[in-house]
Amino acid sequence: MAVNIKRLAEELNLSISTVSRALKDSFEISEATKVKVKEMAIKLDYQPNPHASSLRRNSSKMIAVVIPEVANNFFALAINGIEYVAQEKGYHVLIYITHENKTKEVEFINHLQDGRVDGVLMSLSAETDNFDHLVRLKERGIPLVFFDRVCESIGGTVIVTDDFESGFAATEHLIKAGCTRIAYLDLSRHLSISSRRMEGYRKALEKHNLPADDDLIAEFTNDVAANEEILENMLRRPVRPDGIFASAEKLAVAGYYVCDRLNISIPEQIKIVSFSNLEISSLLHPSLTTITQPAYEIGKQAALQMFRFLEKRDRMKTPETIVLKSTLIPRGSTRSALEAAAVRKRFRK
Amino acid sequence: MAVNIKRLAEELNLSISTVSRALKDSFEISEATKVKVKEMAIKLDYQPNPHASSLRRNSSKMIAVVIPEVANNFFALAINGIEYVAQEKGYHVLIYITHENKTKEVEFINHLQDGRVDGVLMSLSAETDNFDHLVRLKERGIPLVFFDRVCESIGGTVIVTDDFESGFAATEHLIKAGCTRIAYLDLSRHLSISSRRMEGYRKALEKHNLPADDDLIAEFTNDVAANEEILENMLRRPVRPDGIFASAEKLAVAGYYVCDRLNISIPEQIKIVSFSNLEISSLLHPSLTTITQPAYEIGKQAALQMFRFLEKRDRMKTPETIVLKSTLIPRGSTRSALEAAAVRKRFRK
DNA sequence: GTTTTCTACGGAAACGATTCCGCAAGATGC
DNA sequence: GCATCTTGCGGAATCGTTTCCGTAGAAAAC
Repeated sequence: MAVNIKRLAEELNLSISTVSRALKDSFEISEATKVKVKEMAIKLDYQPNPHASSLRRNSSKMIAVVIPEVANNFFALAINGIEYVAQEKGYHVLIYITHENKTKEVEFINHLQDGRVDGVLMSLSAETDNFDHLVRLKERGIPLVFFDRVCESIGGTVIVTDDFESGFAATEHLIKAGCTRIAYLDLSRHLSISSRRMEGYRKALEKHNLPADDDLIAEFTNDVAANEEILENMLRRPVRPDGIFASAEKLAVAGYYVCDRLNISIPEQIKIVSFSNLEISSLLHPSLTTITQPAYEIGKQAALQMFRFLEKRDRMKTPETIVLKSTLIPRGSTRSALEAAAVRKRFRK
Repeated sequence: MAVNIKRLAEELNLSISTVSRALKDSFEISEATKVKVKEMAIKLDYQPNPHASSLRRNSSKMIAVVIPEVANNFFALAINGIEYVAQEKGYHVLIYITHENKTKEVEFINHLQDGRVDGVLMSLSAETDNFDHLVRLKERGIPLVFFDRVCESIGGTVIVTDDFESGFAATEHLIKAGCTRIAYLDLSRHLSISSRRMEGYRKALEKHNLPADDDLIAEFTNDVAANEEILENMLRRPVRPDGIFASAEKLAVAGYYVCDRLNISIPEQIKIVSFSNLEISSLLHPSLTTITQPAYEIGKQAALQMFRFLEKRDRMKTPETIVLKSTLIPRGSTRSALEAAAVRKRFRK
């Protein structure tokens, strides 16, 4: 039905091979012929069949993005960055959402071994605790670039942020605001970024001679209700934390809700800082102090690294680690009594 | 390199056609052979080449999702719904982000005519003011399902929400809260959903005998700074609006920021209601009254309709219009003085 | 004037799966 | 006992491109 290269060739009294080469500006074809072929291609609205082309060339001009969730500003922005680069390069983006589920992740990765895509960009699911599926993928020679939630044991190119430093900065920020019992809300002990952030947290406590209490470290899941319950139990303790460092936005949100229910006021009774890419953190009540990752840039860099492999056939010889910087943005949720007074004073004027 | 069907056939001393049929449970093949073939397929980790298969069958098991943006809870949730259904059906999802740009939209749609995907799910860009590209796509016989930002002139299957009713309800909600000069913040006059919402807005004004002032209707773009400027000009007028009905979340957010800058207090001096899928609307200061669309369900229904076409070869014979209901969730940003007093009273207890 | 070298193109074999035909046996019908 | 049907499978064409060869004719080399 659709016009193909054969039809073009017949129309022009040329061979199929000549038409194919003319369309790709091969040096073997005369200018005159190229012009004729291209004009006819436009006239007949010829569009090459991507499946035939992929089959023959053994490359699909498609990349896969495997992420834990999409209704999350961090990943949405990362997708934007990836999509931007992919568009520039004429590539198409397939999206796979694991919903933090390891089984799904394994299924996706296994399926992606069939040559459907030229490369895979991914961020690990929180449940993923072993990496056999990813090893298999790499063995098949499919380029793999991790971003944010990376797999360190596999090696290869990864794009991360300075999680240790951010964890340290967040914790120190709380300490300087007067907190002494700081809870660390973790998303998954399997994720290396969580470990890094926690190391920063521990280091900051140590530096300021604060005890590291394991009861103040809690691991959360994907279940919102369960998360709030864990948090509620923590905040109902006789001696509750006076600071919260949340390694994921949704944990901070849970914190807000639970504090509201328990009538614990932020930042007077408890201060909160969280990793987050929420644009409107400043409109929350109180505004949320965040560590904001350069999500768009992370996606962009991940895609750029991928195309470095794809274009140069540079088979992962130089597994790079790119570290981008996050920024701590102090807001109302970590305001100290002193600062709060200053703010009130300003308002009064 | 990868094991193909030929290799399987050789290994089993069978013909290629037999192996192919055995793998697809063809009735022509004996049970014994099927078992042998499948065992060998697993043993050799055979995975059919998707490009060869797509080429031959002339179908790709892929669908495209074309949306204006992804860093937006509505679209992110819709993608979730689409992806859920696609996974169930064994389909893959390609994503294309127009960034509200008509040129990009046209490019995408034109490219998608090459048979890369079996169907297209889309939500129009705000800039799109003519639909030739979409007509061409349909003429090629590629199923097209619109969701939310639909194209009414083309016909075909669409998934929408009850925008007129929602617009009416939102406006009436403001009126009942005491507003008399209600501004309508529009995203694009090209979008039919905007028109519907505005019709509801007008109807509500009419019902309550309020004048329809064109100066209170403003159209916004994708440019955040420009949007805030337009809004700021509107709120600096001698007689400024006392209510805002925002047809998109980002316009409400702009409203919050501008009110903050101009020291206009919400909801005392101005009340705001907005279309939004922001989960944490209730944590804003003040919490935001929203019209929330069933985004996930919209995506799901859109995908289900698509598969109805794809599976039954039901060539769009029955272009359905599915209307889902949005819900108005009253919160702080539209609290009347009366209610506010009641809330204060509750707090005092 | 003969040989070599380009230039510009055509023929045909891939790529890997699907499917239209065709055809041996063995089963069945009469 | 012969014709017919069924079962189970193989051969080869096909989808549309890309690309490896090959080659006619003109230009250049000697």
